[in-house]
Amino acid sequence: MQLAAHRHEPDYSPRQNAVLDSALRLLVDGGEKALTTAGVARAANCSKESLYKWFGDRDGLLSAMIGFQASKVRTFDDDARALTAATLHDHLVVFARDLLEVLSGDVSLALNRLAIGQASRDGSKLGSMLQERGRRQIGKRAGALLEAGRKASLLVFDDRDEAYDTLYGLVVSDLHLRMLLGEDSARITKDFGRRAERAVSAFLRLYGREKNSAKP
Amino acid sequence: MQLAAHRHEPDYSPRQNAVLDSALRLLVDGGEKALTTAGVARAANCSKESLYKWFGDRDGLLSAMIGFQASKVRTFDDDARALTAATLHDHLVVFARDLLEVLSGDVSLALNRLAIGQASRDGSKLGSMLQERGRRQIGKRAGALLEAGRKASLLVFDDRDEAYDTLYGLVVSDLHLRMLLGEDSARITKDFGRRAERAVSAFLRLYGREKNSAKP
DNA sequence: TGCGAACCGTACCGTACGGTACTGTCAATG
DNA sequence: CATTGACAGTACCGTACGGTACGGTTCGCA
Repeated sequence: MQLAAHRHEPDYSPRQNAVLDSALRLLVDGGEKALTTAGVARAANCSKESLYKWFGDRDGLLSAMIGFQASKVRTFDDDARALTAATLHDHLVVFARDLLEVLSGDVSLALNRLAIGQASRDGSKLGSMLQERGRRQIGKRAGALLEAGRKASLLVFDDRDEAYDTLYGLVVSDLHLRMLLGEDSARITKDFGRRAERAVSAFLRLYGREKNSAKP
Repeated sequence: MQLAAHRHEPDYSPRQNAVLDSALRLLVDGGEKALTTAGVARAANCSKESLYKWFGDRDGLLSAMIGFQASKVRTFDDDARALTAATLHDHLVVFARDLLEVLSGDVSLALNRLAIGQASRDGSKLGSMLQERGRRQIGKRAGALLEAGRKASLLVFDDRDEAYDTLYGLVVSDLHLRMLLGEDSARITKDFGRRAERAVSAFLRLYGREKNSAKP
């Protein structure tokens, strides 16, 4: 019995985590089509029977994979004390870069494709899982940052979610979708740094308390 | 031999268009899993043999479906002559609303899910097709509008694509992805009008030639 | 009237996948 | 040593799907 009491999501044994890791790798470089139960068993050197004992059925395996991956990408809280205009700007840029890095990651893209593929069927809480574990988590980090900025009288907004939505749109735009559609990642040029700067600059022009309207 | 000479995409007979229509309907309310060749044949009252004769194989059918749908959503050019600050604002809002409407459409969502699902496999030009036929087309409309705004000294920007990217992000943010993931559309509340207003207001504050910085 | 093309409906084939059952092996426990 | 449980490996089953083949029907046309 572990310390984390309020966790109703089941945690898995090291062996099972290794299996989930193999499954993720298989998904990443083979797509959903390659993610067969036999394939996972072969890649992980385990038996199909064990897979079904541990995860119930294929959907259970998929859920476990999402949960496992989410548990690895725990968003760290960058403490935002002693916030000045400059440090707020820097924190926001770091956040934007992190966001872009996460969204463009192999595993993230593969899991999003998987969840979207399952979204049409009934039930299939994969989408909401990804939503909850992914955007919600990273959104909390951004929310805290924005709130700190408001507390320090560096940002002005009424609705925090609205402000975050704007920030997200400025940073990501349709880049995520284009990557999900398989656009040649060479064209995404990966200059996330410049993109993050641009987005944060625009965001501060919208929500910043004047005077930080730097020319592009 | 039709008049449109420079079109290398094959057009299909009325009968075949009807079949594609049935296939789209089947896809919309059943997901990719329901889109089997037998299912399409049954829904369209045609034989599988005809399907294969007309479209080659399953992938050919999918491509044809995307092309067919794209041909129906031809983006109209709203003429942007005599542009004032007010009319530019209105044109932009209309554009934003149209964009949200298109992206949230049943068929659009289903096709995007389909293309994303296929994006992992090799080749599978579905993603780029959707990209080319969808965003590129509607992007041309926006680009023309932005260019007109600049010509009329109502907008200020160097890179038109960059400005469009900003506008797109402000309007859509991650709404598209959330819908693709199957988020309960009740939560999307569908107040596209308000969202469009907000986004355009922010966009004009960023790229407008001052004086139109209306308070929220 | 006869002929051929297009096409529907259906049967058929090979294969691949999800899920189950069985056998053998290893390790811990007493 | 005997027992028990966890697990790998594999064979197996039912089903569903992509793709093909074939008989029967309609329609245009000479």
